[in-house]
Amino acid sequence: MATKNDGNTGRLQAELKKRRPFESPHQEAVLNVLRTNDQFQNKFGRLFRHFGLTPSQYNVLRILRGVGKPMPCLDIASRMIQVVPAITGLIDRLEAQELVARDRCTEDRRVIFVTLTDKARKLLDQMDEPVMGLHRGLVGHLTQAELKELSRLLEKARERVESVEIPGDSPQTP
Amino acid sequence: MATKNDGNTGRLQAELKKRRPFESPHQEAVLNVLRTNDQFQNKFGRLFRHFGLTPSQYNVLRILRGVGKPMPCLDIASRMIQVVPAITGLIDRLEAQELVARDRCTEDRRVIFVTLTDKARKLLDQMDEPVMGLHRGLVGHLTQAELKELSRLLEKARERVESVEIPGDSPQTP
DNA sequence: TGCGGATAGTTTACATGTAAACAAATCGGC
DNA sequence: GCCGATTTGTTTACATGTAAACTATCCGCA
Repeated sequence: MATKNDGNTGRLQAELKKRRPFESPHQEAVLNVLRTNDQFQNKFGRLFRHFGLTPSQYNVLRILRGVGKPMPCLDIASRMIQVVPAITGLIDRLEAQELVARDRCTEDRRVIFVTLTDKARKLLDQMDEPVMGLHRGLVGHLTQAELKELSRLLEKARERVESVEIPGDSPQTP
Repeated sequence: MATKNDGNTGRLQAELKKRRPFESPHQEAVLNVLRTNDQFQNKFGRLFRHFGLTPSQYNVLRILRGVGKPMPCLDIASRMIQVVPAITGLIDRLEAQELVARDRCTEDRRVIFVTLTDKARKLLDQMDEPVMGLHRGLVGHLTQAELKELSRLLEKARERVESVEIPGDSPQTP
């Protein structure tokens, strides 16, 4: 479809009802990522809610199933995109739903292993098909080549994230 | 920091691989969008924090500046990605910082116009350069062609979002 | 042995995002 | 003119996400 023109006046601009074109293709690309994410997240959030889960809760369960054995809290946190302290409450609520269990490690009493319950395993199995269906529904109209290229570009976009310095920020020296 | 989606998708993909040679690039693309967004959001969040703003607050101010005149709350909400009730608190805090003002419309007393203050305008002007810098920093290593293609693919990905039905959900009739 | 620092989790404080219920004001039809 | 539906915004309840401070443990090393 050659309806794309040479100017960078895209759909996002129309959606946001902006009056002026984007100041740079950089900005346009970044905002496109943010907006696409929001719309995807919204759909997944609703799907998960039908199963009584929030996106974060589903994420934790998927991570635990993927690893296949109990994990310390911080290991879970490191696989989530976000940071630590939220994990506590997250695990609390999953525990209240009997989807995970906490076991304190005997060798290192600081560590608490989080274990997936059978109930959670069944729930996840039940969700697999709808989740895959939503993935296909969201991007199934892109060609295989487009999907591959999209993934490649996003991976490339993330290559520099770690080293990007925030203007006005004092550089971190970990 | 894992740059590949190895962990949380591993088992499902492995299971599917056992049965089919086909691996879903749909899932990969969707997860790439989510992960890229998280990393970008994180950077912008830190930048905004240096100026005493949250991402949502900055968004509201940008929208108000873009429109150039007072806006009703719901008009602002409709341009934000998210939904209505959060706007109230958002405006509350911006008002407390004297970055916006509320004016009740005399003709339709239900409507409350939100106005940008001079203080906010100065703050935004001050932020323009760092924000653009961060945009460039995040995706500046992609070529112009890649940026255009990335935006095109993301826009195409969003084309179907509205019509995607959530598996197990009763269809929406807004 | 025992201290200082590092590590694993938790708690607290605050800003969001989502859903549901609600109040105030306006509009439409009769 | 009046009643009910609609529109606009707010409130309430709950789950996150972020930062900072705190607790319990463990580890290295003198």
